[in-house]
Amino acid sequence: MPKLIKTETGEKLTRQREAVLGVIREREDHPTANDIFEAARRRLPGISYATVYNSLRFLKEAGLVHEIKFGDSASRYDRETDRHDHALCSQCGKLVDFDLPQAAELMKAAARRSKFKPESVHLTLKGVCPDCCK
Amino acid sequence: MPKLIKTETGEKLTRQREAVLGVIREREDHPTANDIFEAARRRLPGISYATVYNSLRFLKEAGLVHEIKFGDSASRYDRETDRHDHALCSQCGKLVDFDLPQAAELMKAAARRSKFKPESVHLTLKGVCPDCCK
DNA sequence: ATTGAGATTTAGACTAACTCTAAATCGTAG
DNA sequence: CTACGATTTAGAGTTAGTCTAAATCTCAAT
Repeated sequence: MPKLIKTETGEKLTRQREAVLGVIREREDHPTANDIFEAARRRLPGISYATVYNSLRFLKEAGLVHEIKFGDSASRYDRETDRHDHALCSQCGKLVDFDLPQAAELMKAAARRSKFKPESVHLTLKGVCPDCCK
Repeated sequence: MPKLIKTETGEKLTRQREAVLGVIREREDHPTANDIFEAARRRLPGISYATVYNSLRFLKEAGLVHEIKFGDSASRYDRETDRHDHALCSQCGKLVDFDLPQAAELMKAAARRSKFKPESVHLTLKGVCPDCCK
């Protein structure tokens, strides 16, 4: 019996990678690499900063986590790997996932306009979140 | 007659700011701050890096240029300041503007799903540009 | 059980893209 | 012409992430 669990495609899920994945999976929000580093260090005290980045790249490539990059500041990581969109609160910075069911049509419409062969679409809504609305 | 032209809202368009704006307006593409710095230096040899950044912030706040930030690397600047969307080529990195006429409805749909009070929507299409399709 | 090749992890140096700071300079109101 | 606030400048600092090379780990073959 191998010590390391493997992903479906046979890659090694080392202790460090498991810790990083665990951190992302147990959080509802969208932590930055640094948030993940700090949380991972609680599980695996010796883990290094570089390893968190290596693991994030690995997990991303394995399709186990999703990276979200808005212009401002650091990348955020998302346990939700299916296609989805994001709403960003202009007051508090909260980032919320949602899905627009018409995404497939949208992609076609965008492809027609831009003349690109479409691969994916992503929609960002900026606005005020329910909490900040009060 | 004042030496410095002013914007509609009365702020000063200094020589440096004019040079930066000129660079952005004469280009069809979406230059990075560094591209702009290099081109601006050809017009105004002494201009500093910091001033290009200051000017970009100023012009952005004055609504004269638009900043586009994709996750990867540097911000790009756009002379088109009306609402619009972007298509990004996954092969060559080319960035193209287009506009989806249904944007207003889209924003409402996204607001319903996310429960946010909407302010703006932006759509990103990833795909292959016409040139790279061949 | 040992060994060795390759994968992985580590610390810390390095980089890119900005941002900040404090001093110098500029432009305009008086 | 002068003074004051706004702007510009050079260069130091910051942030987020990447790179490097040495150490360590894992697995498979002895």
